[in-house]
Amino acid sequence: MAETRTPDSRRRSERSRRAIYEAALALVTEVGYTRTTIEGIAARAGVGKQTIYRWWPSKAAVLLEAFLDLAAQTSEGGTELPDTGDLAADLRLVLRATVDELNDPAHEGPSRALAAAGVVDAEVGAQFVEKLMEPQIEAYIRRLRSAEAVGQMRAGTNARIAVELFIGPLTHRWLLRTLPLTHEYADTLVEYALHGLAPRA
Amino acid sequence: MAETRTPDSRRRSERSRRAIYEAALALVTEVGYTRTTIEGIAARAGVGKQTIYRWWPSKAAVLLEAFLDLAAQTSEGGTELPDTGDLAADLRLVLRATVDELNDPAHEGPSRALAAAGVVDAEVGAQFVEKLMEPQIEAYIRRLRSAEAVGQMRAGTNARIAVELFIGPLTHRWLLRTLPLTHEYADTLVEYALHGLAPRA
Amino acid sequence: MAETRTPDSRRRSERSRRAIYEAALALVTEVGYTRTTIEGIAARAGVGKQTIYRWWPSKAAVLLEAFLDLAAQTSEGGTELPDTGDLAADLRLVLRATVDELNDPAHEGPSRALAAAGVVDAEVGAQFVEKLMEPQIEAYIRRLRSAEAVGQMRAGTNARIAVELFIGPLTHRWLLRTLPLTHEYADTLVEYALHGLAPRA
Amino acid sequence: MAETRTPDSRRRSERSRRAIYEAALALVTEVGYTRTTIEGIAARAGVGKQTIYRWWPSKAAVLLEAFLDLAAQTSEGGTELPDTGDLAADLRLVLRATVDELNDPAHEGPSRALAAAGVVDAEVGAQFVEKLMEPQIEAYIRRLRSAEAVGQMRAGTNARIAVELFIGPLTHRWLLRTLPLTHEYADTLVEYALHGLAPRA
DNA sequence: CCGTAACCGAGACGGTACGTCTGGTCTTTGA
DNA sequence: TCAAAGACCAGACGTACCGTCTCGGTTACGG
Repeated sequence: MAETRTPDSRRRSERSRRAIYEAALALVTEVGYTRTTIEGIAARAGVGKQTIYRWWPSKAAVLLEAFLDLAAQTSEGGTELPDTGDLAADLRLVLRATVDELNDPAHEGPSRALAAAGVVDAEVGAQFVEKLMEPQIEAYIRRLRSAEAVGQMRAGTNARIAVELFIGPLTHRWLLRTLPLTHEYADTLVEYALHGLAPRA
Repeated sequence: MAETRTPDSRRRSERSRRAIYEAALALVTEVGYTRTTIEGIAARAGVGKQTIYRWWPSKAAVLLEAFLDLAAQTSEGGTELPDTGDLAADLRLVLRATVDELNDPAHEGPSRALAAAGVVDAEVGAQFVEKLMEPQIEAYIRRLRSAEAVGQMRAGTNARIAVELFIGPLTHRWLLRTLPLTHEYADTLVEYALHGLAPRA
Repeated sequence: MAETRTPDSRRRSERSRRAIYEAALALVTEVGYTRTTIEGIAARAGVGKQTIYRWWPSKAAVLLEAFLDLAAQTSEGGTELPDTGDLAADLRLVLRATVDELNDPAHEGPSRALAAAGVVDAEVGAQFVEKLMEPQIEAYIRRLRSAEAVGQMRAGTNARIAVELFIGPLTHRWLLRTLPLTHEYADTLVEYALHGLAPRA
Repeated sequence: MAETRTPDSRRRSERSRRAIYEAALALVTEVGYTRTTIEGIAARAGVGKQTIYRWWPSKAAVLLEAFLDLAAQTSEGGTELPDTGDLAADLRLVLRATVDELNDPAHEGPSRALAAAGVVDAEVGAQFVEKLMEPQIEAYIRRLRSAEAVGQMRAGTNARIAVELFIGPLTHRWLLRTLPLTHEYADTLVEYALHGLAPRA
């Protein structure tokens, strides 16, 4: 399955790589993940199949890299949350942006495909988390620590779990398509997470 | 894909159905979702392929039904949350139970397989939500309304979103395997969700 | 390589078999043996590749059977040499006919292909000899024995070797394309073989 | 297919050529003609693929040259038949030697491979005949003419056809593996060819 | 006798075909 | 008279080679 004899990456064709990224993303968007085949990607990219098998171990790996490449282009390194001093406002802004991104049909196909692949295949999942989720989560953590420092968050809060209070419900709703993702939803989420469901004492 | 001529369900072989359920679940657990094939299920169940195609439209559908059957056996209709009057305690109990269930290796294979299939295939996803998630969510909603009635929750809370505050983070962590699911995690989640991340006024 | 689980020949599709024979012969004639591929045969016959791999172990085997089928149609069992009482005349007649057949461009492609395959692959060669050469050789042997009985051949002659004296040179010339095969050549061969190269005592 | 820009043969690496010959012959002997690949030859010879493609147009061409080289080493130019004055004895000697050579397993693989390639590919066949068969045939012709001069052969005999009377059956038996090649067979062949199958008048 | 043109080993490339596996459909056959 | 068995068409899988190409490195011509 995987290549045993490792190829010489210096001689790799940049042209082919880019063509493969584009073909992979296009196909996943057009026909879905399962009907996207390596053969199809190769044909569309004008590339020999072996060129794919030489550099990637699986369809999921191709797609992950293609997606990372796309993400890198889109958000030019900007993995930092705004910090206006008003935690609630900042979170609303970010979550609304996330909602918009998740609703963007261009990203939907590849994102769902990767998420699903990661759910089933631990290897892919680990890559997915490390490359895509982790940077985002850490940006949240930094913002929450900053809030904690200025007394907008309870001291001693487990930042990771705190982050999940925002991201978890959003992801849940998106993955399972239970109800639509709206800006209002994002706002409510921020409200509930910050001030709790219990009545104020 | 779907059968045109609908078969006569009265003449259906109960024996075959049970054998298919068992074969499907066993295979998913043993070799994973993607390597589980309809052919393999048929062979293991000692059943003709057509017997599967006659009654189910896809591999995911077979598995969904098999899983529902399993779930029905396990939790004999008990889709009600405890109500001791102490919301926090009740939630901790339930979430801890969910954590245990998600950590149970016997359920992991089929569950992940179904979740992944649902993420990618809207049809399967809808079924998954309707048959598996919705009853659970509604049980939560009933419990939260009861809490609201006795003043343990802020009035006017959107119950669906409130539920997601508990379920979302849990699911997120399980699906993406970011960090282990523990009882302490469940407790912290209840704490944060009920009382919020912001300092009490 | 070969099928392990032997298929049920009663359920075999006659339609597919015929289509495969025709496609194979057509392709060999049109593009030659090496450029004839199993995929090509399947495509041309409108048949799945597996249907070929299910019933034949190799490209050569397909072609051999196709060729035998063709030969069976052409020469309806008539594997008997003429016996007018004049051995020399009868042999001239038969060898001239063989010359014509070998010169027939329609048979050339498949024949050469099979011969070559048989030269290299002992299995195919054995089949080739058994099914195509042997009946012909035995007809020769019967004719030579008949000639021996009436004193037109030396008594005690090794009939097999005698046959090769006629067939060998012809095949040699055809296979290696050293010089053209003509009726005169056939006649000379009969002359030399019957009466020898040495001067009559 | 063929090189357009003709390479400078003065700068050719003798080392590589020899290594390629050896690798080619070894592979053909070990795994057979069809499973011998240019990549395999290159790898075994420790040579770049291009070095083969630069100097030879095809796998068959490589093998032909390798075989010629081998033949040149073995029979140091000795393409002359013995002439003791006794034609029958001389022919028996030569045909027995040929039988031994054909039965030599070391030569079998490459010989069959080349013969088969020549049967199917006219270009290779022509080379095969010109380089390997023709010198041998002409040696036979010279010996037969000498015999004719001393009255051991009928005058006016077509020498080419006469030669085929000896070589043809031998080749036939070897190529088609009908029956084993023995010294007795060679002797009988000489007997029959010289004195004919018909009874002496 | 030095620069450079061509060979060399190596191997990535776009392709084709391999032989296998599975998906769905259709047909046969035995209980 | 079904349902198992499994043959069928279709096509993707991952591998092996094809013949071309490009890359450095190393000879050995020829100015």
